[in-house]
Amino acid sequence: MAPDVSGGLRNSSSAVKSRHVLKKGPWTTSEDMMLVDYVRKHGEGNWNAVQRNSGLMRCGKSCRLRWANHLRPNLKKGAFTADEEQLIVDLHAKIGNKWARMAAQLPGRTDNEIKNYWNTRLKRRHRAGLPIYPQEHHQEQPVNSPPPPPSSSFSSLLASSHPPNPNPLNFFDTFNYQSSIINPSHKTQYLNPQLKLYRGNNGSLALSLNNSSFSSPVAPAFFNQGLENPLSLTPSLFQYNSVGFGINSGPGMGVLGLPSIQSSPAGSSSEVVMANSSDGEVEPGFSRRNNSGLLEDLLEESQALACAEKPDEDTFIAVDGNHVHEKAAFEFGHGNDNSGNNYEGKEAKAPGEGVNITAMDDDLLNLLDNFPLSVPIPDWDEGNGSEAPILTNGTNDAIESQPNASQYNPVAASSGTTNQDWNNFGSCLWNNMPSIY
DNA sequence: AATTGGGGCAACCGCGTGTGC
DNA sequence: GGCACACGCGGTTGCCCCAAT
Repeated sequence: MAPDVSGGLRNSSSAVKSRHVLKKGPWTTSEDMMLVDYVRKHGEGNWNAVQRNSGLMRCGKSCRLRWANHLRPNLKKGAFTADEEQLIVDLHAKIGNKWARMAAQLPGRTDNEIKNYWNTRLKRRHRAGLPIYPQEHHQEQPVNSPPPPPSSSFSSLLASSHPPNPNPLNFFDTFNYQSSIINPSHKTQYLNPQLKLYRGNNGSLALSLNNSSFSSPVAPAFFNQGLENPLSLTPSLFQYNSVGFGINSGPGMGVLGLPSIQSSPAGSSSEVVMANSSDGEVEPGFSRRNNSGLLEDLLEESQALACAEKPDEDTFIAVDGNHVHEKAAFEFGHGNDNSGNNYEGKEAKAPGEGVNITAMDDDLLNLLDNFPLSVPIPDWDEGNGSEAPILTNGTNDAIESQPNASQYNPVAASSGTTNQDWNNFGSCLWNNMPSIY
């Protein structure tokens, strides 16, 4: 490429079509200002109209790129932190070169940034003769091998998560659901809750959301958001650094409330274990598009599975708290929960023993199917990302501090999903999510 | 001081996908 | 179904800066 810094002008097909000559190369400050002004007035999307309506001599693609990578509010500049680097490595090990998906997990970071970082890192490690992934990663892959299939299916995710686990801890996967989740009754917005999946040694399952905003009184409202038959959530025997719940299938778990869960297999019962929030962190920043592709896929599969014929209802025992079924003794896990949380329970069985992915899949996914959520907010509507904004009838200071905040709303124009009325947070369910990456 | 090579970064290109007609 | 269009993603290229030689 030979960017023409001096304002070089070239023809392109669209330029010829519109009888305009489009500029290429580095953007100037005045061009940036024009683009920012345009987006303020008209919102994101319809990028090809930018050139027509703003006088910018740039193609729509170029405008979109410039906006997304440089002008969009709340972009995080500067070097990646150690945590971010670690996350990138982890994510790459899981999903390969899915830069946009990775960016969705890293608030304020762009896919381009991550891609550049990774390529540089790759070169460096290659030169140093180091493996792409640190030794602790189980899923190393050669430089030129095709990326692993995205963990798009919950089943495949599980299937790829069963190296021998000598540890009693059974945290086995994390879903960064990096969007805002709104508690409708409190009109409180939780940023980037990280959905973690645990498996107790006794076969129990647990999901947790590591967000300190989820205190015990709040969490039940969250989990019951949108459910016709609210779950009975009571404090758990277990302490997480987050709020979570488990599907109890083993004797080691406390027998708590026993409501029916929508879309659970007929005749099955579910026990939900609430855990208190004792710690945790609020991750700064959230984005309209900061959603986990894993979660989306997970949910998609959930719905698919919910529709699929179940050959043997009796095998869905992961939600049966009164009986321990061998098939519910899940034996997956590839790591520990760093938080030091633990499950009490029996010793882990040998990998592969008594495994029934399907049973867990369906039960968990059925449960996930009932997860509520709200419509995420464009990331530039957030403040500086340093703390979770509290939405109270849309009069959040952080939002109001953004000039013409409401004018930034039409982002959804590009996604086809109208940004829901800000005052109606909490009225939407999981499956109303906008596109997830 | 000049050259070279690597790192960081920005921008473009090709292609796939979704949507509307 | 075919087509045009808009959009977004991933790959690639090239410029700038800086340290090493």
